[in-house]
Amino acid sequence: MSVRSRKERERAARESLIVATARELAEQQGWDAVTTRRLAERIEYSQPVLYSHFRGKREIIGAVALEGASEVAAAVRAATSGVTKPRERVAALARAYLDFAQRNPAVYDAMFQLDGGLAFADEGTPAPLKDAFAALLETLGEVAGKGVAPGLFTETFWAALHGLATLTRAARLPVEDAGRRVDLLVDRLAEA
Amino acid sequence: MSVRSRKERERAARESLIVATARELAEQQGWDAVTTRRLAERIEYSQPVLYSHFRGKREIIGAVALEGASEVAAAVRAATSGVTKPRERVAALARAYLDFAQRNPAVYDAMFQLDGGLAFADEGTPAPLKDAFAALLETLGEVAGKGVAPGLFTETFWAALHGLATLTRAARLPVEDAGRRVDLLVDRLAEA
DNA sequence: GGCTGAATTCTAGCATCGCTAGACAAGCGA
DNA sequence: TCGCTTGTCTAGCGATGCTAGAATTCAGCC
Repeated sequence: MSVRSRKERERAARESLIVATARELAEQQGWDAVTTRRLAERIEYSQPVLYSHFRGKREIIGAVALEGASEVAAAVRAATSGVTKPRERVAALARAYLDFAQRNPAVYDAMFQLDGGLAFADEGTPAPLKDAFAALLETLGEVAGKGVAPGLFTETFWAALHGLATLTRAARLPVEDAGRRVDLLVDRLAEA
Repeated sequence: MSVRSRKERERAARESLIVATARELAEQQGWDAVTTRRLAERIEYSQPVLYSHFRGKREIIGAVALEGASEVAAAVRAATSGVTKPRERVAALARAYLDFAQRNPAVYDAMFQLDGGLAFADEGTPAPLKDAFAALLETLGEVAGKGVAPGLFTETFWAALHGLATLTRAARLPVEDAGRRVDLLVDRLAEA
């Protein structure tokens, strides 16, 4: 019995190692550099071991994405927890969200840019994703304004943040005015 | 002299064929299906011919992206041209933009999701991209509101639209409320 | 302690990818 | 018609994701 549980622990540890290594490699050299061979080499196992944990590369990306979703939720809650004024809470949320995207570009890519095989806005959506949305909703729902459903408002605000995050990071927008764009978004969208 | 110009015409025609075929294939089966082999087969030439027109697959994607940028600019201008009231112009612009993204997902991917090797927000930005931004600016600059630079406002609004476009298309947002989200964005962001 | 069978891991290889070198053919000017 | 440039193709390289089957390891039992 204890042999079995020890093996299970070791397997779980190795699975975490795979995900952490993939993430690290992606942050260091980009997702293109995360090949199954390189990943296998870094964890000091052969390639097929990866496939005993995940169906394929997609699922590994998906695992990184889920990790990221949990962290986004935590970051957003941490940033807003001490703040009471609704508008300031929104501003803090926006900054925390964009900060996360900028500091963890590979993770953010795993969540939105790449195909991690995850279901969104669907009954099959994994818990971490639902919780990340819930974390946004907790603050953004307060400033939806009358006649606007909190969920709908959150979706829209989130989309705007996502647009800023991706376009800024891909150098599609000049980087120097990033702060001003966030201010504009918060000022206009939030009603409180 | 005329032989030379005939050859140049034929070369240009073949280059257009490559770009059009890549786009068509991408819209039909996704960009993953656009391999150099399949593309070569469809244009009825061998692979190396592609490389006599483009440095590589990236540049082909980039060419599709530039085509898309011109079309976005045209679509936005067409949608706003007859409308005089600033706020209605903005609403028409938003709908036209999102409509384009939804109807041409592969082209939209080429512009923003994939690496087409294009420079943005930079002195080396190709003319079609600058013009697409200009088309947005023509309408959005009118409703920036006081104290907000038209360029900055356009960037922010564009980012919000881009967020809606990508999240909606990737099924990250429930599709049925798409219209309401656009209305919300236009109502709150535009000042006129 | 040594054997056995199952679980685990590895070696080797497949098909496909983007891309390119060098052989080959086509078509021009003389 | 010949020679030469220009254009095109065949064949192949290294790398990718993924997998079948061989090899190894290791727990459990006599």
